[in-house]
Amino acid sequence: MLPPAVFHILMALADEDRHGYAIIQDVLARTNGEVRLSPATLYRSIQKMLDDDLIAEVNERPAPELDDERRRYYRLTRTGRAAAKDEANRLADLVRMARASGFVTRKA
Amino acid sequence: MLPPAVFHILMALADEDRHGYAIIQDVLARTNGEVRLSPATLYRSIQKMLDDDLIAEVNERPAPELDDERRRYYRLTRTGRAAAKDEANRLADLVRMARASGFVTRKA
DNA sequence: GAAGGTATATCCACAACGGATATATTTACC
DNA sequence: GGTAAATATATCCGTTGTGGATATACCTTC
Repeated sequence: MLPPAVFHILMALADEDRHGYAIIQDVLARTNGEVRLSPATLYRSIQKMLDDDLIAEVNERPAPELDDERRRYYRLTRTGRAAAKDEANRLADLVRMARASGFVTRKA
Repeated sequence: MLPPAVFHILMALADEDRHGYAIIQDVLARTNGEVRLSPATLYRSIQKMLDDDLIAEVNERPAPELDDERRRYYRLTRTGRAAAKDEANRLADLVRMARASGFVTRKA
């Protein structure tokens, strides 16, 4: 059972490396503005995820004209990807149950 | 964004009225033993859900030979059912995103 | 009548979170 | 050149959500 914030961060990092602020924006965009990670939650979650080896900081950076020195970039680890899959399947089961209870009204 | 425990309790009450202990067992069964609501979480959640009008206590009881006087039975309110639908749709969206990220490995 | 399951309830400590605040840099615009 | 807004990271403080443990009492089974 991953904290929702951690799962959102893992999804934001699924396709490409991102820095903290970009993660906030990505989550905001993907959820149509519904999930606003607060800075407190984001940076605390990142610290915990580094400790748990779900993500790692990377030194590879974009071209200087596209970069910003203040940024710190992060990437999914194998452990992180595995944890995301576990959680995604758990949530898929949960939605299956909710559907059986008649709670899911939008079409699949 | 409903607390996970609250959402599980709402699903347990979707089809029939239940008392607290039966909710714990129902959630345990539906999740193949994976979600064990602790008594603390259950009864605290129930209190909060009563305050928020997501559930209501009902006086209707089964036949005396099937009943147990200690039990307290609960039923979904309209508000509770609406809240459950909102949450279910939110989770369905989340799973859709997770699927797009390649995190959902089990078949639908 | 003893043991284990049923049933509700609370105490304590920890985990997760958001709002607010802080600091500094970069970009946009007039 | 100046200034306002956006970018970017970080921490403080209080609230909410949670599980393990404990408590109490009744019911069922053997």
